[in-house]
Amino acid sequence: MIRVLLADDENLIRSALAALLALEDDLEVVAEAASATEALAMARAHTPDVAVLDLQLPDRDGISLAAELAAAVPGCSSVIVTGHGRPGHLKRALEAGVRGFLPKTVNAAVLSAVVRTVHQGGRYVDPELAAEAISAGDSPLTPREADILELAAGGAPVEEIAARAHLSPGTVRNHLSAAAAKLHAANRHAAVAEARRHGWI
Amino acid sequence: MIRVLLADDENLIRSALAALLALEDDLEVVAEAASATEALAMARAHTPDVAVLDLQLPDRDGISLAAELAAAVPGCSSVIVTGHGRPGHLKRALEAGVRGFLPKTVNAAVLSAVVRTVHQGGRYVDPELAAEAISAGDSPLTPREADILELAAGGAPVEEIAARAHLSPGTVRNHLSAAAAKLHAANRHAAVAEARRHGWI
DNA sequence: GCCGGCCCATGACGCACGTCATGGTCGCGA
DNA sequence: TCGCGACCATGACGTGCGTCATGGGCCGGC
Repeated sequence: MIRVLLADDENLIRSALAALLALEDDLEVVAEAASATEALAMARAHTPDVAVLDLQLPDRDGISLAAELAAAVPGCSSVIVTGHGRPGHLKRALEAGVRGFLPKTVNAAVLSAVVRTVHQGGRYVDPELAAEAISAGDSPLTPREADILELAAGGAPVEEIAARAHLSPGTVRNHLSAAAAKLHAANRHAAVAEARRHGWI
Repeated sequence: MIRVLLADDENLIRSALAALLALEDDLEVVAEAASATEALAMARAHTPDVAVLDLQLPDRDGISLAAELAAAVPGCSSVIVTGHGRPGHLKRALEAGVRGFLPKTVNAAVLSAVVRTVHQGGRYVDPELAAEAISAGDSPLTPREADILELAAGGAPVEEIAARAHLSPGTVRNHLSAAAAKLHAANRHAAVAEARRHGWI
């Protein structure tokens, strides 16, 4: 019997997935969580074999949660499910030690199959997403550029970004300009959109 | 027995919801669709009593689909489910004749209850969303301002927006400036974010 | 008929921003 | 050790953008 932890902020989806997994007689949903912190507490209490995590939780990124969860519960493998998967997310997820990564567009039978696969030590990534990730390649942005671009995402003026990053406004402009050039964007706002599209921020 | 049509582009979610609804013995999922066109064809073929539609389908808006579906299959009531519901969406949905509107964060038991309610001629909207919609009120933007703001969403420069809207750059700036002022935003990018947050674009 | 709101346009002003050149400090690999 | 690239900063230049004033054409309500 494989013991599964489910984490998704959308109650409807979470319990629907639980119902789906419960149909399989070798799977057992031992815990459900609606947030990352809740998921961590649940995992410590129930020590599940496999954790099925949504990419976007209300309080934290599903990927960083997976990393922390692996440290907290060593025997537990993580699978990420996501609505619209970006290549960059897949890359970051694999670096964080995630064993399975699949979009919600996949067939229902795939999920339980993936849970079994990762429990046996295997890995699974959606083939289409993998192809995209390989063709898309790495982020051309330096870490700092990605940081600044992240701060610029809300449409904040340079002055505010500089304050929040403890930088001079001129430096912020330089980073932004460099990032926009690398992404072939006309301005930083288009650069933000482009970086998001690839999952680089 | 209430006959239900399910439309959601995410296979995993759709079949999980189907499994959930199948647990109720007075509900029967007679058709599933992954796109709006597919949903229309399915509805014509199976004449369901209730249609459960995702807000965002790949080929069309779930709301406009509901409107067309009501015309094509008169006896069919529509329920919209959505990940993150914005007040504006709710308003537009009700105007389109949608009978139920709920976010995916609701409890699982609610969905089947809502299906029964709308089948009996009742209505249901998520209380929290309704409260937001009432407090948020109507969009302060004129139709043209909303158009221009929509075009500005990608971070395009004013020149390009003007070309795409067949306007002079100055007029575009005026519209954007007015929109930003109405939304209490510092610039048009923040205005876009704000308008999106309310579902006004 | 007149007033008011929306739509479109023009022009001017000033600030924010994008771009470039330059220079300094680190850390890393050849 | 030297070279290279990331990171931070400063300053200057030109332009894109936000803002305001102004005015004309169009419709709908008082």
